[in-house]
Amino acid sequence: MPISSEPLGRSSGQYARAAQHTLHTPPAATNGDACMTCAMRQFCAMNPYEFARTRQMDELVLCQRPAKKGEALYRVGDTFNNLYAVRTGSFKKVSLLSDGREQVTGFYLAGEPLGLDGISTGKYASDAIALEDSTVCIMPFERLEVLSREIKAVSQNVYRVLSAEVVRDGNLMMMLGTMTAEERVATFLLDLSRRLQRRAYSSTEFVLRMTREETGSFLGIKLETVSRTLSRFQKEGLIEVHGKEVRIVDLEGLRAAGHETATGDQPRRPPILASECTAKPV
Amino acid sequence: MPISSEPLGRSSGQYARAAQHTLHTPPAATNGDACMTCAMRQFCAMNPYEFARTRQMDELVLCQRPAKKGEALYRVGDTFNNLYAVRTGSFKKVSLLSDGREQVTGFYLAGEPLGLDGISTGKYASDAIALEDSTVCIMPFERLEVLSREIKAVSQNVYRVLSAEVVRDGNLMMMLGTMTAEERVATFLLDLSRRLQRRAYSSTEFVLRMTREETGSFLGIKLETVSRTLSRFQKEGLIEVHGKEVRIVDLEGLRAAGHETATGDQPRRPPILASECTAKPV
DNA sequence: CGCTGGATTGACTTGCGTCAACATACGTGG
DNA sequence: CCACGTATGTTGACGCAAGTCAATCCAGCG
Repeated sequence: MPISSEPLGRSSGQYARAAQHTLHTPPAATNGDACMTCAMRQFCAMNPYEFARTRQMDELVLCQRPAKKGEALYRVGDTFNNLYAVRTGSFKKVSLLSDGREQVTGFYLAGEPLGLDGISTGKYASDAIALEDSTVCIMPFERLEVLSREIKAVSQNVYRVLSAEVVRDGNLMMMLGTMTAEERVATFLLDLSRRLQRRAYSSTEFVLRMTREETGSFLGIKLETVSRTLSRFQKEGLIEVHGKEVRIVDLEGLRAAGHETATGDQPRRPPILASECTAKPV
Repeated sequence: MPISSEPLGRSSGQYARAAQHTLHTPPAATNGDACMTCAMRQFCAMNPYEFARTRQMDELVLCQRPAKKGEALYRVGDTFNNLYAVRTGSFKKVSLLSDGREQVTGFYLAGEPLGLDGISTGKYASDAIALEDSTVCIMPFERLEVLSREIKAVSQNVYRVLSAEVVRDGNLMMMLGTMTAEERVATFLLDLSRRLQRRAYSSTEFVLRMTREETGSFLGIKLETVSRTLSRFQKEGLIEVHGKEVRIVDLEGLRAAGHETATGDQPRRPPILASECTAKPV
């Protein structure tokens, strides 16, 4: 059974069953060197000590799973079984309010961890939806727990990844609580740029995989405001925009707009929005 | 050396040294039954299996520490050594933006965990400041790690507590991203009420330990807006306010204002803002 | 090739911020 | 223990950043 053809169903029951299945009968597509052959291995938050531990990580990454654009990896309330690492592509995390309102509460690029909010109650607290055709590595949490009790580096890394998510969320709250629309958009672009750069992509030219509406939802503003602000930045010569394609022209200017205090005081604290885990020991 | 007289210094160096010190030479004030004698033991997020494990927890809670109103337990950038559990009183978590702006990103009541954001980089990412004269239990993270590799319930609980903080932060982001000022204030009151109730305090009459400014900062609105909204709620007969004292008169009305979809659909998802950890196995 | 979802831009509205005056509570020292 | 001064809280008047509504444009896809 090729994993790659298995649909990502909407129904939580269906998905839960699929996950159970993979736990007990690894399909043929599973390989023993998921991490060794992964282009993202040195950026992967779930991979402690970067290269060194990939053999052990391979015990953990049971199989990979594709997700087509728009498909859900999991939904709010689905039974939590696995953590995921984005292998290729990108995802949005969507949270729901009881009255039906929803908000994008995060974007996740290759190497970043998904599903951390499920550990606490045994149900995922958000939806994870692919922004483009993507693949993820599946890490059954039970295996991760066992491995983490055997190998110190693994437990340290899980703690670190979880804590990094807490820090990241705190920074997002700051953005939502204190910044103007202009600052939010600038910060958003700079954060994306930084995260892409880390993955050896261009930090000045990239494609926004999310719509204006998703961007606005994430930033706590309306899509029209996102659009207007991008247009203004273009008029001011800070960036060039053509639909989803963005080129950063004046990095310093953009930093000023985003209020990263103009020039050079980076090292003081972790970058706003970054969910990076640089995988150094605690 | 009585711990209770040790000042909570501003200097990170000073604090780090103090922490090191307690790690190696437990002072006289340390007792072996911190948890057994704790009034909050059944509500404590750090205490797995509620009562059952308190003996093991007592190995972990090295000593307690008082913090007078306004004092910092730790500051941004301080070396991370310990996790804390609020034992009595309450704290605010304050995050900083590089340009000096700051925001309250959380309030913490008895039984709730502090310092989780320090694990990731080895430095705390926020300040923790006492809102009133308070005490905390100190849990050296190194001990917690050791214990968590020995006892499955401990590691599970640490994972759960970290994940619960991620869920909580996600809910806060939703609030900041989608709610009106009125909804935020109502949600804030309802959340406080719920958390106090859990601790066997009155859920309808309580004291706001934070100022209007701190409340506003937390909610992403200005102190005047907090004040006006509280006054409006009072005029509408939802609450009674006298300075910091609040009495909830019309719970359903307040829920409607906070948009918890009027009547009765609670169990669907964890309460907004709650950082509770009910300590069930994962 | 036309349809549909997404993006842009403009005109108008409004919720909340800002500024300011005043009220009250609190803690601090005489 | 009281008195004063500073913190905090309340309320009003006004302005503006961002939301709303709407028209148009554009691009990708069947």
